[in-house]
Parts: sequence; structure tokens; C-alpha cells
Amino acid sequence: MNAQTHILPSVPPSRGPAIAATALWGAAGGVRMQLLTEEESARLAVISSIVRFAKGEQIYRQGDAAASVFNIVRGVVKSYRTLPDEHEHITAFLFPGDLIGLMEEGTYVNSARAVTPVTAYRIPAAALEMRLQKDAELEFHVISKVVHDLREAQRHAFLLSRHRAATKVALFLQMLENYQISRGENAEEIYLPMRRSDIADYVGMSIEAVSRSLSALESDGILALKNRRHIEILDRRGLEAIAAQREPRDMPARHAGQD
Amino acid sequence: MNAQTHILPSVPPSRGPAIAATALWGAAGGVRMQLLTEEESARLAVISSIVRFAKGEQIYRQGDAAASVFNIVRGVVKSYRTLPDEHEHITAFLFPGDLIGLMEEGTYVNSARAVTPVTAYRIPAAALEMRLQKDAELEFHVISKVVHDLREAQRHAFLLSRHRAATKVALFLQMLENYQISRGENAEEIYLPMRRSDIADYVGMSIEAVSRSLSALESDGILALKNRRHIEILDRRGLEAIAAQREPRDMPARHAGQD
DNA sequence: CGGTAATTTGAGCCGTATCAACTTTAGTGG
DNA sequence: CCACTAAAGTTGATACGGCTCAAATTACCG
Repeated sequence: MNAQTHILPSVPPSRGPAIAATALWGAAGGVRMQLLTEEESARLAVISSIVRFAKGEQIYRQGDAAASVFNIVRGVVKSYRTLPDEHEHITAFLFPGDLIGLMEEGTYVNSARAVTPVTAYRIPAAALEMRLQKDAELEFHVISKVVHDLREAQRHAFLLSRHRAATKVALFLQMLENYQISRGENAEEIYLPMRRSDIADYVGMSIEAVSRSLSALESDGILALKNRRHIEILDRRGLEAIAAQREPRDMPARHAGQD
Repeated sequence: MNAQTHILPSVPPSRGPAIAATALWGAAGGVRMQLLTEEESARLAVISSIVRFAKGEQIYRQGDAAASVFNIVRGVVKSYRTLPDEHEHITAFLFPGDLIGLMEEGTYVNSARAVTPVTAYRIPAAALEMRLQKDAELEFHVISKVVHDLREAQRHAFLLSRHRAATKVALFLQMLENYQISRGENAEEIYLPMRRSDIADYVGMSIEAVSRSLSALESDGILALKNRRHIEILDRRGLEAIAAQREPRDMPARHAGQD
């Protein structure tokens, strides 16, 4: 079924931008595929430039004139909105193969900041639009990517609609794990490139609640906090159960029933 | 018999599918523009068919083979996911000019159901893909629409990340009002085509909390519940203030006193 | 190897989910 | 047109989870 499970490196040997997403059609088991052909990548490379951002560096701000779209090559980016009371809501974490620079009426909708050191292609929006107008196939690949991001945003909303803290954290961990798997990386342990406060701003909880949830999951033997950035899942079944539960009262916990 | 015996309201004069979204470039003050040209609409009409759904009727289910995309002409649709414990999470409410039928690997990601009687174009996915491959401009319009939906999904997640019940309801009402305004409809009062339970499943609260929030907003003189489906905003400034507030404690306004 | 930020842990309070009773609306048939 | 019934919505009482404030602990950077 999935012939590409082995060998295929997470970063394709292309010379230019690379966009990854799950397909619209055809079952691929949820694997993120490389959407661009060598040729498309090369053509985009012509209008792109490589840019680097230090950890914590601002990439753009909400409301800025949206001059460029970025294609992440290496590192992790957070897309977020700042509220009047300076609180932060994180829209998404973005990884290699992702596009950032969502715009509306010529300005960026969100802000973006490097969570780790980041390498990316900067693609001028105007040049990209011109290319798209000429290349229906490339355009279709971009549609596939945006649709992919739409599904992700819906999953995020779904996560946020959950009420139990542990459930949200469990869903978040599963999300990160799926990222790693879909990119063919080691899935022995989950890597958390972001700070606890970033997790909190993504799952819509306080930092303390995130910390407590992780601690609780650890003392329940469901996962091991190897260090602040690395987590190992010990009881995947248990994690799934917590990710699936809806309300506090539902907690029967023991699915080893006999009737 | 058929309710369309009288004049059609805000439906554009086109003979085929119509897709509305805010633009990627150029400031239009947040107005949803008709994206398709007459010609594009006509070409899509060739591969489409009109379908109708009764109020409450299922349009498709998550996991079904995704054969078609739908373009709403009239009525309101809810897109939702059902959880194992049969609880419902609503992904989006969709209106005329919207597309539904989000798919991944050949199957629908969500379920869809008519909230009111619905008229829509059914566009076979395969035919649509073929058309897109041949028509870069049409494709660009579709990208614009999907990007629009992505922003909406992010706003939904933002709404869900809020903690105060009244804040979520206020944001929801603003969202509905913006829909009406962007579609050029009467904005004197907000029309709620959906049930309280649908609102609850969209904002991630209990039905009771939705009801209480609305009652509270009314007794604060911020809005008037004309009937179950129609709300008038009396104090827009006050509604904005509630939509913007973050945490319980931030709430001054409590006339100090005895009671 | 300090100094500081990040994270964890603790205590108390508040808001919302839950359970439950009640009121209103809509739908149906006489 | 009205009576009847079920569904939708509102209102009340209570419990508990997570937020806030506060302090202790750990990791990180120069």
C-alpha cells in the first residue's frame, strides 16, 4: 500500500520550495505527500529567495502589507494573533513543507514568529500570483495545500471545543506525533519545539493547567517526560482514551469490562 | 408547493454556481465579493445539477466517498463532526455563495445537514477537477475561496479559545451579523436560522449556558430577543466590549452595592 | 557559576456543566 | 380554529475543574 514508507527522506532532493500535504483524492494513509514536481519547484525557485530567522525572531505582523508568502524549509514557526489585552492566541504551528503568509485584502491576517531557528523561501506574493495564473497544475497543488490547512484549522477548533484539560493536551500531543510520523521522522518520542506558554496559547488553557495535565498523564503512566522538550508515550491506548473522552463524569477508565 | 414562486432576493443574476469570499488583495472593507465571472459560472453550470434538501435533511456524512462538492444557492447548512459518544461538534455554518464538501483522500471530512430548506448546485468532484486543470483563472478563484474558509476556520478556533460564555456568544452574534452585512442583507436584526443546540455545539458550550448568556445580554440592555430566531442589537458598543474581554476578573461594571 | 526565565506545584475561588423542573413554541389532527 | 403533545428553550441549584495568585524548583545563557 504505502511503498514510500521506507527510504524516502523527509526533505526531497529538490532545489526549490517544497509543499507537503495529504492528498484530496486517493488513500495514502494520511501521509503528507510532496505536492510539487521537480519542475514546479524549480520554477518557484526562480522567483524565491532564501531567508533565515533566529529563534524567537518576528517574521511578519498581523496587519502588515502582505508582500510575501513563505515556504518553510527548516525549523518551526508559530502563527498567532495578539489581542488588545496583549494576550496571545496561537493559530497554528508550522513545519517544513508548510506555507505561511495568510492574507486578506492585502494584509497579513496573523503574525508569525520563529519558534526555532528557521530557514525558508520567501516568495513575493505578486510573482506567485503571476506564476499561478500561468500554471494550472501548480495552482491545483496550492489548492490542495490550502485545503489541507483548512482541515488542520478545523481540527484545531475541534481540539479547542473539548472541555477537559487532559483531553486537549492529549489531542495536541497526538497532533504533534502525527506531524512527525507523516514526515517520516522518528516517532519513538514526541518533540515539543515550543514553550509551555505556546502550548497553552494553542490549546486555550493556562500554562499551569498544561503543566498539570502533563504531570497527571505522567503519573498515570501514560507518558514519560524525558525532559522539557521530549516526551515518550508509554500507553498509547490510554492516551487515545483520554483524547476521546468528553466530560469529567464520563471517566470509567477501565475498559477491561466483562460484559 | 415550491417556495420560489416569488422573486429571488440577494442572489446574483448568474445562471450557475456563485462563489463569494473576501478578496486576497485590494481593500474592499471586508465585503464578500462574487468571485466567478458570468462565463466561469456558466461553464460550471454545464457540469452541475440543482439539488434541494428539506430542513434537517442529511446532505452527506463524514467518511462517505466524496463524489461531489456543493455550492449553496439558498438556505443554511451546518457542517459537523459526530463524536463516538454521539456528541456533535459543528465545524461551520454555511450560507449562499459557500462551498461544502471538504474532502481528504477521497472521503468527506465532515458531515453536512440542511438547517433550513436548501437549494444547491451539486458539482461532481471529478468534473470539477478536470475543469480546474484547464482553467487557471477559475482555479485562482477557488483558491481565494478556500483561503477565505481557512480564515473563517481560524476565527472559529479563536472564538473557541475564549473562556467567558458571554464573550463566545457575542463573537458568534458578530459573526452572524457580519455574514448578513457582507451579503448586503438587512442588518437591523440578526437572524439565527439554527437551534440553540447548534449554537452550543458551535461555540463549545452547553445549551443552557448559551441560553443564559443571551438572557444576560438582554437584561444588560445589550440586545433584545425579539423571538427565538431574531435578535436586535441595542448597544453595539457594549457587545463589542463583551466580545473583547478575556477573563472573568476583568469584569468591572458590577455596580458595587447591596441587594 | 551566577542570574533569570521557564516550568512546576500549591491553595482558593469562580464560572460553567450537569441534573432537573418548568415554560414556550411548533406540529398534528379533530 | 383549537386542543393536545412533543420538542425547544429557559431558569434554578449544585458540584467540580481550571483560572488566578503565589511560591518553589529547574533549566538555560552568558
